[in-house]
Amino acid sequence: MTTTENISEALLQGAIDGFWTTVPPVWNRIKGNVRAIATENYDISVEQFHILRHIRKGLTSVSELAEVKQISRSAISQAVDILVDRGLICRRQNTKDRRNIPLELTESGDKLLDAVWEKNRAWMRSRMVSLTAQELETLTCAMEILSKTFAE
Amino acid sequence: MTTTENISEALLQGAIDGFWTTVPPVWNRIKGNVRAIATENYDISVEQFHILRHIRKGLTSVSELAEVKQISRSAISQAVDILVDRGLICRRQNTKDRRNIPLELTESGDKLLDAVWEKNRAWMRSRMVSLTAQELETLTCAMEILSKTFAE
DNA sequence: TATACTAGTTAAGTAGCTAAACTATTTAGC
DNA sequence: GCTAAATAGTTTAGCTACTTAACTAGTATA
Repeated sequence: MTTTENISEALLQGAIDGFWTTVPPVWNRIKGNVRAIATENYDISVEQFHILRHIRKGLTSVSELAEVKQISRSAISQAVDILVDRGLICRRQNTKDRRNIPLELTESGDKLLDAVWEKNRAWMRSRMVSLTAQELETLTCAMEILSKTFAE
Repeated sequence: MTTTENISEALLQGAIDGFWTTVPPVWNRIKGNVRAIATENYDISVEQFHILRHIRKGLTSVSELAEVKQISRSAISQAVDILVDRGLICRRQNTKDRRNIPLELTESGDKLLDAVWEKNRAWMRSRMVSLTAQELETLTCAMEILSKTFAE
């Protein structure tokens, strides 16, 4: 084995360790912030927030939501029921493929999502505002690498 | 407002967007991999895996685990009960502060954690092995930035 | 045109979470 | 030193979110 390979392998292991040291607690903290905003002010759960967010992003089917969240379709179906009951989303029709039931945010769901989203964004901004331009670029670049590496 | 401030603000918003686009699905995928390994081969849940992992890293009290996972102490306490029943961890004594009950992996817990950890590491490695040294460095650097930005 | 597959739902059961009330111990204020 | 407050952890009851299995309905395949 060459020296170059050893260095690469060390870098790779270091990146994996770094990921595991960093991402779970950071993600838990950010989720904690969303939970506080969403449950205290708007009476929705973090999971419901995620579903609204994905629907707005264009993931409008139960199957797509299940895929991105890596949980069962039935779990999504049940969560969707609750959001429909609350008038935050609605089920549409797809005449091309009638098995598919596209989901759509209602006006009320759209506003609620905006409100939670904006508060979380302000909190994240307050944390990140002291970072340098260089650091922000590194973060953005890293996100692109992670996306392409772990995309389905 | 100067041009520099506009550029910085755009970078900041871009980094926040990138985070939200990337981290939740990537983390769900990796958690999905751990779930498959842990439940199919070793009959423990992802949450139990996380607790074992944190204990090994040195977070040995119920309160520390609750803090890092951003859930209640009682939830941790219950999860710990199950892991103790299964013989994967044990409760020790702290004579300096008898309120504190340090947790420790048993030999069996240690081996189980190694096994799950190693399989996940191999999977992540297979995904990341095609990244360049430059990209791996960007990832590692980004992890450090995230840690310092969102650390408690 | 049967059959295999895909999209989504329903139902029953389980895991994991919370809030509140509790015990036990330590720290702080007078 | 002694009371009051704070901290560490547990227990309980109840709820939310998940799973698997069985189901309906629609589409693609051979």
